[in-house]
Amino acid sequence: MDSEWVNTSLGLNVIPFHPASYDQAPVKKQLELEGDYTKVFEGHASVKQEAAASHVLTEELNRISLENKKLTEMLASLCENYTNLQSHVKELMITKQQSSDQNDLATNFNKKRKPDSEDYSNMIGLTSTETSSISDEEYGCKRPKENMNLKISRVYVRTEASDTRLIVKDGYQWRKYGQKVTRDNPSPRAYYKCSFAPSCQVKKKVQKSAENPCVLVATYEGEHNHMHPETRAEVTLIGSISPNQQLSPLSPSMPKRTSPVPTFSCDKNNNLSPREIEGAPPAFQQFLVQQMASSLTKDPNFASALAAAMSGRFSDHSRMGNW
DNA sequence: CGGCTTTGACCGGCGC
DNA sequence: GCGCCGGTCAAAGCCG
Repeated sequence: MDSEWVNTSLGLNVIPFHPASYDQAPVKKQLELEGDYTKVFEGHASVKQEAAASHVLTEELNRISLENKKLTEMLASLCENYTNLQSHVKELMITKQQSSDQNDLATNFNKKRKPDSEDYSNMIGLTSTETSSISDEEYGCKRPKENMNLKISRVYVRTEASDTRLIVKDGYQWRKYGQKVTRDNPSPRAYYKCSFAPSCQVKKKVQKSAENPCVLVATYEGEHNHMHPETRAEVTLIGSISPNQQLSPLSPSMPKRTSPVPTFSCDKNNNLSPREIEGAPPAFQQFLVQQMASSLTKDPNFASALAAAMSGRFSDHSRMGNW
């Protein structure tokens, strides 16, 4: 990730230009009071009032600018750390690839078909879930032509050795379409498609590691072209409690899913249901996402909550020494 | 009744 | 061309 991609102007606590429902903004209240005051005492007092108001505004602006700057710096350092970490992981993987290639040459190990030859040496410090993105070249072996431009990533999940369920909970909704016992592994491999198929073509294979039955290996092919269901649920809920919108009723019969997602129907305010949004053209979906993002960033409550959450998370991470 | 899982059949790529 | 193998399909069954 490049820090330049990130628009750091979150507009946190920025004084709203649309006074619709921001009664809680102290500056605005003060200005309103002052406005009433100046109506009564016009004349010399108004100059003082204006000066005081502009002073308050300037102070507030300075404070916000400082806050924004701080957040920008934090974000920049976060991006830098991320980039460093990513390049370090890449280096490790390349080193490992080279050493395994040398081993292969030395032992003249001939494998007819081994596109999924697994290497768990990068599971250093694995706790619950460890992800590694692998490009097609790094993936090493031949892939079908149509999958050459697919992004392939792996997730290793620690599980009970006795647990025969091939389930990796990643928040997305998957539909199982096959299971197969492969030659090189006594444990069966489960095949999943994203439940938003055919609009989302992401596939997932889940199989226990042949070497370590305590580890589930989930191989993802492709990238989701929709929001993470949990994120989407949160956004939908946040949106639904805004004063301008009416709460849409939850569907009474929630379908069985690996991760529950509230389903909303189109109500009298013409709020779209997820199904309609999914069926909409990509450009319209993009527009909806932008609308949601802009309405959220304009909301001072959301902005301050986000700032608080971010600062809390940063302090948590710095305490844990993960940076 | 709709959606999900299971599982045997089928298909296509690859090596010989 | 044949056999092996991984991946996918689709009918049947299950479940809430």
